[in-house]
Amino acid sequence: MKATMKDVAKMAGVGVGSVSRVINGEHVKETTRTRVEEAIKVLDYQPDIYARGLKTNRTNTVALILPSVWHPFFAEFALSVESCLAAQNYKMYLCNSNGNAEKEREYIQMVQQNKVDGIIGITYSDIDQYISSNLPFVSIDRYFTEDVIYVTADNAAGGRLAVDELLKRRCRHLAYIGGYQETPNETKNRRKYFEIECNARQVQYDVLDMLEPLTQVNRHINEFLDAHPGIDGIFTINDDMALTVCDVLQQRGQHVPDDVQVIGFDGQRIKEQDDFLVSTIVQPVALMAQRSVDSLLAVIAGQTVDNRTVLPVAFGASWTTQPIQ
Amino acid sequence: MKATMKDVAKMAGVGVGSVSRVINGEHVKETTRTRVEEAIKVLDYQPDIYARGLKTNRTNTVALILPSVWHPFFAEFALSVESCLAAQNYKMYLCNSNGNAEKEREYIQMVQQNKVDGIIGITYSDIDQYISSNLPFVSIDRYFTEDVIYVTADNAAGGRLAVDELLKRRCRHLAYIGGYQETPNETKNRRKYFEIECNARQVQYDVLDMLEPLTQVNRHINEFLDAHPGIDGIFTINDDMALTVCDVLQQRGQHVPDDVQVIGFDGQRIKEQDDFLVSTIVQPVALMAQRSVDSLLAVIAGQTVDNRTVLPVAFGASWTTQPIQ
DNA sequence: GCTTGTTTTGGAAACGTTTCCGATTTGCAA
DNA sequence: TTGCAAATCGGAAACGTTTCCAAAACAAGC
Repeated sequence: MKATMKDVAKMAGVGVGSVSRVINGEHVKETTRTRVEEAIKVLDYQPDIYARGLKTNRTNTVALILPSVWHPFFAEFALSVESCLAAQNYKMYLCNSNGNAEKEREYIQMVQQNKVDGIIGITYSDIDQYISSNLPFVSIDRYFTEDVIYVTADNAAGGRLAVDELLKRRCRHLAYIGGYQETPNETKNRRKYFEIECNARQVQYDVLDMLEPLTQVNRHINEFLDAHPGIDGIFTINDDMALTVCDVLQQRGQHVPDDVQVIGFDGQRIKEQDDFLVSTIVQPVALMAQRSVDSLLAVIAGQTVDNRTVLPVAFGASWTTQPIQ
Repeated sequence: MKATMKDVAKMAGVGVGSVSRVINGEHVKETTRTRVEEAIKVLDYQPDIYARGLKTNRTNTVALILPSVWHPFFAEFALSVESCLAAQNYKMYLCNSNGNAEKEREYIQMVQQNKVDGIIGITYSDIDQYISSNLPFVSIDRYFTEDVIYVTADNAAGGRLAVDELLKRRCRHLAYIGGYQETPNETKNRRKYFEIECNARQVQYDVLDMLEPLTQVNRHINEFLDAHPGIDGIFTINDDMALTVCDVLQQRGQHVPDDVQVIGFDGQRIKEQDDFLVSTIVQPVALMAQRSVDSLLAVIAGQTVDNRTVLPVAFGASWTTQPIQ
């Protein structure tokens, strides 16, 4: 039989109010505190979160809404966020919407009814009205309005960096290959600033941007490469796509990186013992998670927060076994 | 101002008991039901989960305890489990323990105090006493006792399959390369049945099994390969390790698969458009997730359940860009 | 010892449900 | 129409906290 606050109060010979005060770290007389703490230990008392939530409407719980199951960036981000939250004594509901607007709506409703204290969301569908739901909300990689806090990597710099690196490697004819969602989000800057930088540097480039969900990617890439035979430097929306592109190139008998340079985006799961082999623009996942959590908790605590956090990316290497040189 | 049950009752002109009955799908007179449903819609009433949890001690919430942040298998498993749970109207707390026994304990305590209805755990530390915590528990890849339900892939078959495949490819001198935790778990069968099968087939083999956490893996692998120069077929504990092994081989000037065959384990993130390149033993992640959830919910519902679920693995291919042939 | 002001405390009320029991309504046979 | 059993319902009590207010305890100055 689980001990309740009343039990503790009785055993310690105090009122339930005092027990509550001790638990919540409020000021009580030293002797009361020790008596109560003693009783708590003896009875192995643990506060009932549900009773507390009912009374206070605060739950120390945050919901993380993700669009998709398969992208390693999301998985790593999720686990990072969880760690940050746990460190602050928060729990995390994981909600993956499969990029489905309906499911996102359901989750937001579910999550309201469950009285989470806030939401962190990577949302690719159109839920503007919901995020104005009055719950503290931090958006990842997507700008909504000025009052919606968002955290993102510096995708623009990433795009420029990619061009810079490809030119350093003496590429003459660049390409961007990606997939996109209709919903606006920061990842579009990868392409946008790739283009801007190409124009600024006056280098020839072409773009293949496929609408998600992707189908027949290999065929599209092949056709694209057929149509633009001179391409010798490719920047892709993410590492997954970089891999796919490498595969296609290989099938076509072109060698990476002797014939063509490929740079991805994300920089997942770099392990120290690996030898880095495919180039990528590295997103600081852990840092993004940390900042998202910090911002959210600050808002929850009623503080005001920078509503825009842009974290630096870096040129690096990813986890495939395809050699750079 | 959120509508409460009393509001609904008043508006519908019924007692709160009837509202409760409608919400919980119990039988009420048709006219009452429609009146109540009408009021619920008008007031946009949503039950307060915390009040309900306080009263009933059921929360429709499950905790998933994972050991680690970096392993792609766990990430994919986590997201799969979430999907299965969501389909049954359950929420999921994600808890990642970083393989730290202390954190696992904390989570279990946290999770009890939060009245989850059950736990699914991939636990690599020694928490036997806690899992007997009286909460419904499903263990993944690890056997505790006869009464603890567990779900696992057929690691034994995987080990045999690997040998079989390597022999088919005319390897003469096999090796197993892996990392292990001291805690017992089913993944050890990968090595065990590899060895058994090797013995049965009377083929020469060697084993490199490193204690986790891994350090200087590359050096160890190199030394191992130096010590056993004839190895021409390698089975690894998982795909990560397979990649590492491939890297090392490449550095040593040995070509996969012309000189050496490598087979991993897990089969993560296979994408249809990929051309499969490194061999692996594929675990049915989604199925494991589904079965875990099914078992757990069955136990929660008070049904009896097979306490052992072993799911088939298959020979397949994984996601790297290293060509098989 | 009394007064006054400050800490500290006890415990009732409230949060929004579910559950249970007694009361009311309904349906139907006589 | 009446009577009775079955169906349905209303609403109080309870779940375990927090919060608030009045009361008690204490301290200090006279």
